[in-house]
Amino acid sequence: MKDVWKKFDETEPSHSSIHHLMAVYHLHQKNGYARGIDIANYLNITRGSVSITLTKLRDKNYLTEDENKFYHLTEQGQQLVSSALNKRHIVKRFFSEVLQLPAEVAELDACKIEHLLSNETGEKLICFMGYYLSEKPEVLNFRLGFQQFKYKCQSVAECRLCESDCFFSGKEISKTG
Amino acid sequence: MKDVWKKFDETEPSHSSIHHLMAVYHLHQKNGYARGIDIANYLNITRGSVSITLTKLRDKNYLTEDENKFYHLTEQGQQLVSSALNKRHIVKRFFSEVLQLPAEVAELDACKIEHLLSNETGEKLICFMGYYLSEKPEVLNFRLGFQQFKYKCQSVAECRLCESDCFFSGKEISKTG
DNA sequence: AACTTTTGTTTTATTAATAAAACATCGGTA
DNA sequence: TACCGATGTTTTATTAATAAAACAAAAGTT
Repeated sequence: MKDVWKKFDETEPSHSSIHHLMAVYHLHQKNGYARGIDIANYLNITRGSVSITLTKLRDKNYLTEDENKFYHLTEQGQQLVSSALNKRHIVKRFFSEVLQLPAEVAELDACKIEHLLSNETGEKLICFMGYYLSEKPEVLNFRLGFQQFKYKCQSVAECRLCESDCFFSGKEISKTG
Repeated sequence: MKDVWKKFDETEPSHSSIHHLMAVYHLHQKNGYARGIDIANYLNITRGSVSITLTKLRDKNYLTEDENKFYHLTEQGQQLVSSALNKRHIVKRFFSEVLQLPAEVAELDACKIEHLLSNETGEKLICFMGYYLSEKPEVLNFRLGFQQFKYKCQSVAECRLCESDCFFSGKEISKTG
């Protein structure tokens, strides 16, 4: 695959745009409406910047503007927001409930990657979490075993999980430490 | 936490820079040296762009330039590369071996998020994979059970795993489909 | 040595996301 | 009604990452 690494910031729409859309969603939930100034305050950027970005998003049919300058997500915009929000949510749960990461790390990491993950990955992760959180006996045993488990990274040569130059080498890693 | 969403492209160094460093690493492995032109070809960008970026990275002490214009990673640069590579590696394995995503999706998603994940998350994921890939009986049972498991997303209201506006709603999701 | 090719650098330009400030408009109130 | 404050828009500027093209230097070839 050519130029995989460039795909990173070629998401359409961009990370920034998605957060503008999520702001609209959030403000509607909270206040029942979303104006430019509200979005600007929420995202902590200027009104001018918001005006420019939202005009583009309007032209691309992610949202509409009514007579009162209130913004509304279109079907298309809402779908993007839902998709990102759901991925963030499930990733965060995986990070905190399976990997046992502190809430802030889980939140931050989930937010950073939410819109980069494919929907396919999101779906599979939901499936996994559905299983992991079930009360099936084999799952309970698995969780119990994991509680006890400590992964001791062997010498660089023997480490099965890292690439060469394993930077965790020598560290003992457990769920909690 | 203020402006979490902005943290996304405030990684230091940037996604692009890290890929320049990874190119140096890769080319050293493959050819034993790394020149500007090689990096440009590898990343599929122009020599001019590489020259500018590498000068900045040199000034920031991520790499050095020798008399022959060959680039070498410093300790600091090597550490960044290792960290990103290890995270990519373990994430990719999680995606393909646990979530059973197709190789290309696993690769692409892993590449997109590699440098955004905290080292802490990388470590915990390694620990999890160390456990998941072990031959412990409770793990084997867990894997077996997961093979069979299908997660059926309930109605929006009942879905335990998505946020409101669950976009997977109604779909049956299994490991393989 | 003169020419050609390869490689590296510099300059000019573009695009996206932003700030800042000027400008425009609208709504209320003195 | 005339002004003030809030909000939205436009203009100008900045930064990072890039391309493209001009330029420079070194290395190889004839």
